[in-house]
Amino acid sequence: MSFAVPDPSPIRVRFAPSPTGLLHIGGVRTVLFNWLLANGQAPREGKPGAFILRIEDTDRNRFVPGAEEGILGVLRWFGVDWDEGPDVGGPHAPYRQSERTALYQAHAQALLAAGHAYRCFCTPERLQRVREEQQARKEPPGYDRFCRDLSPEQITTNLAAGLPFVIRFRMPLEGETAVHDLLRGEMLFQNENLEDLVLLKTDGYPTYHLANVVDDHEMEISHILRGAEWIPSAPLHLRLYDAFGWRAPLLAHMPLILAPGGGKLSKRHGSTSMEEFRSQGYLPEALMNYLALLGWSLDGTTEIFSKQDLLDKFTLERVSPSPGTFDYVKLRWTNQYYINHILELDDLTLRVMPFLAQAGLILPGPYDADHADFTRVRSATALLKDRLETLADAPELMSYFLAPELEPYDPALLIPKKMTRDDTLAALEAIAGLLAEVDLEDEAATEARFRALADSLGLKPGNLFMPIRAAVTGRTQSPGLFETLRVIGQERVRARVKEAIASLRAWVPAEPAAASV
RNA sequence: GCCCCCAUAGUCUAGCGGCCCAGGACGUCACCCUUUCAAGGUGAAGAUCGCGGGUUCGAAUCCCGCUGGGGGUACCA
Repeated sequence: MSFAVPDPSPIRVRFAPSPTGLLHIGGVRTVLFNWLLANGQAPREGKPGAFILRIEDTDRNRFVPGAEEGILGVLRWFGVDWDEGPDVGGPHAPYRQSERTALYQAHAQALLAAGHAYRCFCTPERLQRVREEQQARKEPPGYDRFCRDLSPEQITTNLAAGLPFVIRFRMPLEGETAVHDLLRGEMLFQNENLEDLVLLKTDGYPTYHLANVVDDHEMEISHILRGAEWIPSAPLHLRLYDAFGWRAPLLAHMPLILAPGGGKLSKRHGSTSMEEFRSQGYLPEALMNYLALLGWSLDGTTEIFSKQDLLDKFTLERVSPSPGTFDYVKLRWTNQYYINHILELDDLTLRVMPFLAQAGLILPGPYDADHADFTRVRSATALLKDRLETLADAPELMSYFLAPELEPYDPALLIPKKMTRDDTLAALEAIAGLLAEVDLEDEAATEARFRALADSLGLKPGNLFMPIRAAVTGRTQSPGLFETLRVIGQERVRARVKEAIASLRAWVPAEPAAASV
């Protein structure tokens, strides 16, 4: 008997950040697609999937202490996990390139021995000069292969003199290299345009190119999903695999993410790092949803995807090769949508609390249902979640619910359009009277009493409601008046109305713009 | 300069030869709801499918050229 045997060849993908700073949002999108391929598409196609995290810390000059921890932390927050990595280990440990230098050195030596590489003794100064001369002559800049064919005697002499050297790859001078990209098809490169790239630096550390190829092979990576900025080095890498006699992984270059005006996304346009979006109150779920749709779509119609939806639906084949512009406005909309329609109230309350604590409106954590302010925050959140675009909007929007005292406000806000100060004062006094006998917990009854009061005063309901709203919130915009009163509570409402009356009495209207002759 | 990639409304996209005088979403505008502001509902405007040639009975969809945008061009990744 026989079964339809699924292709058991595992899909092993990796994300390989260098610890030089914060995690760029473009990198996060690449992480997401890698993660979805390994954890969603692969199992659906009957293949084992694995997502590997590897730290590419071979540039000692740009290394930033703590950056690795930051990157791992923000990825966990984002909601992805990895099967192998510097913190969890795995069959191909270590996962930090600075701890694997012997491996790269051995491979560079092997290439040297096989004649696929050579020692280059050129100084940075000479390289610099060559480049300048080439530019002056309007020639394409690039290494002039000065050391490619040094005589054995010359090399011996240089080595004996202790001259520092790098190891360069001996690139074929003619022919062409075809790069097959899963999203773009075949891309052809003329070998004469490929550089003799540096594999091993003077300091003994490998360059990205060497370390990357060696590790992807050693770690049995099956698919490389990386940013499109790597397309030009793909033929270089393929030549390297070839020289080693290895089969190269499949390649898929993710479309670039551009800034609103065009060009690279940079600080000038807004936030660019995951850490910033986090501290600005974006939800990981919303970020994931937005990022997934930047370069990928299921059907062009579905807009909201949970993490599970993405695992169920993502396919690499539907990633578009064309670059996209990062739209901060749509990200805000997505975030707002999750806050208002997706998150459970308790969950949202918990997420908003750290931002409130940071603003000094509530006590610091731990944040759970036992927190002293949980219930109050929950009530306020229920009323305001429909106008929260980010969690960071919460302190400003909720202050009048949570702070005992109102921020100072202009008493003019108390006066509705087409009403005078004296009318308003009279209205507020009537309101104060009514507040003494009304139960704010009963919204419907309260509303009925206030409507009746408006009627007896000959006021449109809106003109009675606005002075209370302003008195109680210090502003002219708020959720529904009666739910707002209920949440603020009997005692504070009465006090604030009393204060409003006092401040309006003391208030001197600004000189009206002289109704000139 | 040279090499390479990309090209549907302001933006993200659906479309993979006829179902498209192009569908969805954000944004914009209008109306509805309404005690304010949101949210929500309904609707509208907005795309000569970058341009020019082909191929085909038929092209947004295939081919070529051009233009535009972007990326690369380090002992950085």
